[in-house]
Amino acid sequence: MTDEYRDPSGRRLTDYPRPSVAVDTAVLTVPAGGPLSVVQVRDASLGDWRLPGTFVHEGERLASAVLRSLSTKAGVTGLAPEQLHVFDDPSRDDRGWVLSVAHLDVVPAHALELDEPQVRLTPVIEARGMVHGHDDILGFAVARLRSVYSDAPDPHGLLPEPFTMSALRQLHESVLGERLLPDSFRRAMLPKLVATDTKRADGPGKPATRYRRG
Amino acid sequence: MTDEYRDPSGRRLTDYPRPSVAVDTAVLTVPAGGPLSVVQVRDASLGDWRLPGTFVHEGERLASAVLRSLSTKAGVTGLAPEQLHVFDDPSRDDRGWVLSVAHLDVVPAHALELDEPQVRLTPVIEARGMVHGHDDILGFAVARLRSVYSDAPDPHGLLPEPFTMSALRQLHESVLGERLLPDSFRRAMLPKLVATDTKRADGPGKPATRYRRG
DNA sequence: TCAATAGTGTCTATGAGACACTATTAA
DNA sequence: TTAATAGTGTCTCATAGACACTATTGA
Repeated sequence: MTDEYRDPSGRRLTDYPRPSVAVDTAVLTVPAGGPLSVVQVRDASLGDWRLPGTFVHEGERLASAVLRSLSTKAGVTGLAPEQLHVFDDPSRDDRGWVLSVAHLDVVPAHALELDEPQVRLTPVIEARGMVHGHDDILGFAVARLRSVYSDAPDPHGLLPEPFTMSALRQLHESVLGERLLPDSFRRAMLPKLVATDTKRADGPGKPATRYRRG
Repeated sequence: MTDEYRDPSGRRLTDYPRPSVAVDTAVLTVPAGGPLSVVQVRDASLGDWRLPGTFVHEGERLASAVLRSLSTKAGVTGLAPEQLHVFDDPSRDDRGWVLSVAHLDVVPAHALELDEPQVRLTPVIEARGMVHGHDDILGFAVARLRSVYSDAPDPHGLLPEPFTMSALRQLHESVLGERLLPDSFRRAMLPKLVATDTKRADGPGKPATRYRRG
């Protein structure tokens, strides 16, 4: 990388106007038996709840900026941020010309430590009304997550392995926001799973086979 | 928009380092009966062929920058640019820290005027080897286009209406890069089309019904 | 035994692939 | 009439939904 580049009219790259670039991330998870939920943060002045975000540092990868913002602002160890969309409305941020690159990060519930008062976990159906168009980012994130959970068993590893078919189906029901037929779901997922020889033993009922993703 | 914003440590937004932001666009089209093709440009010094692109101007929308670059560099009147992905490798552009927002624009062949020697139309299967990761952008664009042409009849309006079922199928075969079964294709598309009362009359064979998208 | 949960057998409706068949034109 | 293209009928196969059935446990 160098600053010596000049365009045909002799200007350096840095002589052009440049936007600030932010990353804003919808961190999604499903607490055991609970609904699809998103991590929200607010600043020290107790303002509105919003998605965690930060400005990108010089030469930094977008995914690195996402992980840094999650670690710093939400105490969350993110995994694999996935780009969703660039929000570029020049008037969307009253602080100036800011491009926001929306991201999705999917984190198992047991990996979240949400002790601080500036961080909370909110069911996505209750998380509307965020500033800076963060509702739109959440909408993109939920749609993306639902599309990958439509045909593969827990592709983001939200459930600790091994898991029973019931637990897997309940997870998918939480992500998709709809009930699934147990027998159709089983038949769709079985070819993509490998059975273990351990069985669930608690409570009544026939012991359930535990599976790993195959 | 104002410059008066200060962060907790008193810095203005513009005091932070900011990247240059470029847009690069895969303009895809299908010439009558021809293969899926992409518009390439090269600069006045007759360098490598690449995708048209430009730096974003202050306060400009990304889609506007795309249309400006297509009009200026390729003499193309673009339609509805669609965002694909942000390429953020800090070392991908040797001129400095540049984020590139890849776009797809789909343009009917009859709307293209490619007279200048700095602009050409190339079949996508022959367009490999471009600089600045433009091959990757083309890959994203082709994948996106194929996904929308998998279930809807000519969603981007590449074909002038009304069109025959054969013309529609040949278009889809060009986009998808594979042969399609005439009867299965007909049955899949018919519910999404409306028949007109005009018929194709040239050449031998039973006159073909002409359709519009429904 | 009963309640509860896991898992299977199987009928049916739907849709894609395959392919033979009919329909309508130009030459 | 023949070649060429448009369009239909229908068989088969794979799959999803539906639902009844069997299987195995704790209490």
